[in-house]
Amino acid sequence: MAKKKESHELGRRERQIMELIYQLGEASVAQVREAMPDPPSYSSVRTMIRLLEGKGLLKHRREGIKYIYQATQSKRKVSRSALRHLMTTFFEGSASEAVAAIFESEKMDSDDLKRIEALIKQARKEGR
Amino acid sequence: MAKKKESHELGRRERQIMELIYQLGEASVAQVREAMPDPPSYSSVRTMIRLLEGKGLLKHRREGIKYIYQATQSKRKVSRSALRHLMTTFFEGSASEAVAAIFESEKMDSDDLKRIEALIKQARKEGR
DNA sequence: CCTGACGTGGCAATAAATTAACACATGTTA
DNA sequence: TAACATGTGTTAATTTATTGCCACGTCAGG
Repeated sequence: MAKKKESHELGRRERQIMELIYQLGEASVAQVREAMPDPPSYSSVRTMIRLLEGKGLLKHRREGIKYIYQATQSKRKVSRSALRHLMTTFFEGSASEAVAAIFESEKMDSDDLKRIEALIKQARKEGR
Repeated sequence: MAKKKESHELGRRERQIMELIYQLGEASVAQVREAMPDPPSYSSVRTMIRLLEGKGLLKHRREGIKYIYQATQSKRKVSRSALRHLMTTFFEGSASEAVAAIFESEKMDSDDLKRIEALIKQARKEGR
């Protein structure tokens, strides 16, 4: 059994690219580059992406002339892990504290509120 | 006016240290090192911390013989920013989607649920 | 006051991330 | 099909992050 060296071993750019690909769902090198705030050369972006593929974080399929990349780990799984990490870091692991923070800084419309109400109802049902 | 090179320009270790300090509130070099999963030498941790101080992200006060470090930016501010970034990356910017994700993977006790209910009530009041 | 434990500061070496140049492949179109 | 735009693969150079050594400062106890 070796060490678990995955998600947290990324550099600045690597992380940026991974986040963009999660955000976009899937993307070509050009799309990733366009989405970057301060893009380096096309060549650099490509190297970085292939490096990430080498680390097993991305995979690609061919589409016509180009490659379309997407993450190997599901957005669901990664987002849950990121959320928990954030809760640990800033909210002492408290979920409701995190939710309160979201309420504080984000606008919620009526549908949002209804949806969350439903979540509470369901949690109560499951909880007993 | 130069560029805005702040929060996102951190390396792996730098980020790790910043997160630990946010988590701990404040800490000495030794405390930070102890909290690290795979700590390098004391000396390395110190160099890193001093570097972060040089970047303006940390400040210290003296306590007896040692320095106690804390972040210069408030936990509140940074956590809100991190939350928003996470929502953008994984939840298409949707706050309720993020809340739903939290419900899905975190246990909520009765107090948590009550608290969130109160938040909803308040949001409704403010919203109209 | 002197010694040991614990700190800090500055500096140098190493490791890793980031950048980009060059050569070749593929598809498009006049 | 020749010329061009757009992609990829390989490799090397550069920059940045990370690590740790060594010298010196501070404080408590004998």
